[in-house]
Amino acid sequence: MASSIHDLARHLNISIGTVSRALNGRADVNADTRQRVLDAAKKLNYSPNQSGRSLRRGATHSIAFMLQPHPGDQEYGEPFFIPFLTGLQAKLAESGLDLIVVMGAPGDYQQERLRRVVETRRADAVVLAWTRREDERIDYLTQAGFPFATLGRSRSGGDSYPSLDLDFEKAGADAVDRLVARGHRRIAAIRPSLDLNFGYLFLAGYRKALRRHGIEFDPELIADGFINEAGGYAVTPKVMRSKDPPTAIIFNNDAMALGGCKALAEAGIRPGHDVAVIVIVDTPLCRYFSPALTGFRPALEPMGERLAEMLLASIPAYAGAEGARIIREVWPLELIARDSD
Amino acid sequence: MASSIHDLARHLNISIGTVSRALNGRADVNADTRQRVLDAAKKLNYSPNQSGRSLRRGATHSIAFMLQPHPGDQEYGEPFFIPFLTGLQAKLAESGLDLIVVMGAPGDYQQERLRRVVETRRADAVVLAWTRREDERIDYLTQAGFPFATLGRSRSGGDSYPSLDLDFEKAGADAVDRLVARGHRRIAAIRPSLDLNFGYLFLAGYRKALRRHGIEFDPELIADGFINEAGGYAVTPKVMRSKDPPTAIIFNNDAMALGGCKALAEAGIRPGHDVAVIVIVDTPLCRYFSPALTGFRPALEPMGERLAEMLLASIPAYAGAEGARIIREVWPLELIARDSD
DNA sequence: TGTTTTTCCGTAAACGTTTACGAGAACACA
DNA sequence: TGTGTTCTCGTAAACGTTTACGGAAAAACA
Repeated sequence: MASSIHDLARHLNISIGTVSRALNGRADVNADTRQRVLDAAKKLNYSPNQSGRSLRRGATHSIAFMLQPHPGDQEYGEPFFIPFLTGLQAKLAESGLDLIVVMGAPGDYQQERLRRVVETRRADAVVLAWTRREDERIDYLTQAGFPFATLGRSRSGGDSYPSLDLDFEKAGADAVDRLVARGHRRIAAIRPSLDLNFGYLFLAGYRKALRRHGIEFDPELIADGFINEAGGYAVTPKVMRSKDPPTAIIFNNDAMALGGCKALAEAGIRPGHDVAVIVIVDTPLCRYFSPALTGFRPALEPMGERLAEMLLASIPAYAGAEGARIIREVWPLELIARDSD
Repeated sequence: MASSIHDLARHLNISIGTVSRALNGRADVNADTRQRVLDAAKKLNYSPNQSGRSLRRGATHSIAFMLQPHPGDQEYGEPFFIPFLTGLQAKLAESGLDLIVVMGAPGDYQQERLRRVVETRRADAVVLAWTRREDERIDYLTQAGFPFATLGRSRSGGDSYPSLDLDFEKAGADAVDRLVARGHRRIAAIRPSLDLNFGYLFLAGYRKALRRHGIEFDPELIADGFINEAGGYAVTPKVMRSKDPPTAIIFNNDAMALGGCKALAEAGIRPGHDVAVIVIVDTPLCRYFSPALTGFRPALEPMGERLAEMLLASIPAYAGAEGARIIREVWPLELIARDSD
């Protein structure tokens, strides 16, 4: 079934060395024999065995993205990643690299799977998401000297790796500014319950903006929940029970906002009318919800492309002539004003 | 950095053959030396090189799931697959197999990437989703003799491969039955625009039930759109423009329903009040929408687990003592009655 | 013609495993 | 003591590549 380089050599009556050189486009092979090899390869449906190639080259030519059901989100996952992965894949493919997505089991936060990928040398580098404030995965990878890049920042690992993040701090502040400008003073914030870094950044921006406007920070207006509909649903009533209830709520993302709006509706509070709603990370869902939710839209596919470039630039073997370098970027979030605030 | 079996052998002053046998739990190695090897492996942080192992064994011990942004759905993807993949991963891990998710570029419907996986022998088997009525991927894989299983049925390839599907036909009929019982006679159906097999099954059940109730099929009440919010939004007005507009709409899935409800709301039609809504494939989103959408919930994680079992059972090398066999199953969809109908 | 350079290709080793084969040592049994 | 069996391990080949090395033939040059 599978034809090897030996089959080609036998078929053409030349040595396997020549076949390999012809296939790899090396200079020291006659143009005529190269063509014959190429033709034979097509005819015999040859394609190189990945294991053999990786073994010899010491590189797999593939990059791993660690995907896992988020804790507290066992049931359904984030559609967030698909466009990001599309961009990542496209850019990596340009360099002849494959993207593989490694599924982790829910719960272990990928440590086990990550070790497996690294130790069995299944990929040349990995891409991490859901970065935490202090991230043990980053510590592990830096300590192991394994190349990686992150979608999101972390305090772990210093500046030793490429990272691409969104400016959640500014988005949090912008959301507050916008709401204050519209007359709100009691503004709640619904965050992810885990120590995910963007939850911190979002809140930091929120607090900074409040201070700027001379509004006192009220812990009663902050609540943490799982990053999904159930989380928003469970947690929103808490902030509404405040002695002086909020007139506006900033949700971390669309799913939490959806759950939160459901809770509001059940309490007879109309989102967009009785209470303003803004979401930080918006997806197309926000646009089609009623009321359409004002939010900050990330450019996910370009981010995937960019992170691929940044990752490759950081790896000596893949970096071009100018040599390896670490790039870290923070991208703006674009406000899309709709009907909910 | 990476320690090999040779390092272990040198360290323990024994041969690499013995080390390998000890590591692989073969019988012909002294219990004492095995223990020493195991200890040394832990101490030197040894783990087998995947490429070397695959090359020698002729198997990668990993299964590939082909994931790709759905055509017309470039922007955001289906959260649908995450719980399925979780189940798949968990079950495969029990057999020591890795699950890798191969990202395809949008558009090429995976043919290119699939070939790549198969021809470079990157995985021992693949799992396909989004099965079409006639599916060239299935034709390719059967013709290539490559092991695979599908989430969803197809007319391609006969019964030669394991498949697990949901009973969309029955769900379509059940939806009609339920709506008719509630007094509806003008029932619209919003389908995916592509020739995805479940779109056909859903419509087949719909038509069968209509016939059973003596309701004439009206093509004006059928519309096809992309499987996302934009698709539902774009297409729902079409059926509402019918001379005799529907009093109920069955949507293929939650995202389409969301878009559709938006379109209805903009036209001053209240979903759940003025027009009944049912969705075929429901996710948690349905529960938190207002009105909460009645829908049919698939058991995605168990399906993932089951398909892993079925795939393994079909591959001689992985099937147990009873030998390889092809299993095909169709699972029921459970109706979750909520507020929208 | 003789020397040097260039072009092209074959040989063989190496990457890290697994495993068939065989052999030495220990043991059992007569 | 001789024969047979069982344990345990080393040797070496193999999986499919890539590539350093060297050499033969052809080309270029003096």
